[in-house]
Amino acid sequence: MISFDTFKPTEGTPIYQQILLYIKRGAVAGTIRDGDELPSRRVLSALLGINPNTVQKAFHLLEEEELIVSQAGAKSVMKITEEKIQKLREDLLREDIRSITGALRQMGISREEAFKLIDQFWEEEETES
Amino acid sequence: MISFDTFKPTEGTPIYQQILLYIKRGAVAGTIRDGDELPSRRVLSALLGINPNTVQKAFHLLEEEELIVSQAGAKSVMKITEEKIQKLREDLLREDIRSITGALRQMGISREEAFKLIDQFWEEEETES
DNA sequence: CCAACTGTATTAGTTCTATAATACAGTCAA
DNA sequence: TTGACTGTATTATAGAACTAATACAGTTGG
Repeated sequence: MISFDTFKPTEGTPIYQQILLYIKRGAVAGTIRDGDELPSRRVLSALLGINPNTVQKAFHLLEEEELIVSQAGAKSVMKITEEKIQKLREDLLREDIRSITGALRQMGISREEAFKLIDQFWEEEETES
Repeated sequence: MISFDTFKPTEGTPIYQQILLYIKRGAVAGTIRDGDELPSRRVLSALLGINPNTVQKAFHLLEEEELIVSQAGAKSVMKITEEKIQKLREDLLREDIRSITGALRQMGISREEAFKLIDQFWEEEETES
């Protein structure tokens, strides 16, 4: 059963999109594997304190992307191949890295300065967990 | 007159927020300075192909943050001190860096791997401009 | 001066996000 | 078998983001 213990929604972006990202990043990291069961829509919505329809929207999109399989009555299950994981990895990384480099360059930050800042935050987050 | 030549809106985030960020990042970079005139609401909306009210929303927020001054009949003007720029710089960088490090760590990317990826994209964007 | 530009305000309608309340049918374990 | 859980579907409501059309008042340059 996939755990949502480390899922912490942020304001500003749709929750259903954040659920999508959480699953995809977990798959890329290897903490979510092929065959893993997802919590039911009702259970997860109660756990996160959101509406069941919001969870349904996220799961429905996962199904459209063929990352999970669902059938009425049974729990949804992850269905991911190595190939899909590689594609996810490339897509997610490209988008993330492109956005940060764009932002930093717009602010006139040098590459060296950027590395220094990232180093700082990386350690901060390591020590707080 | 502040130029919006390098402004390219992205799908997924509100346009008025992107205008806000564009101005703030320009101020941090030093390409937008105290006293600089902004294009009028009507002119900018026509230039970007969006509704005047959307531009008005962005400018209104800039006014609330006391980064610009406006008076009926005259063009809006940047009003930023060194102190405000420093605060902007810290706030924007913190948010940007935190989001990227969070995303990469969720995907199990190492710091070294992250640096390598950023290096790649940095050069890509330099060569394309 | 005055016409053309400026900022500001209001009202209306569409799409998207999220909530809310149900309802129905399939699965599965006791 | 059967009852509790599953996925799925429908309808309604509310707020935010964005578009659209319009109006009014202040400024500024020719």
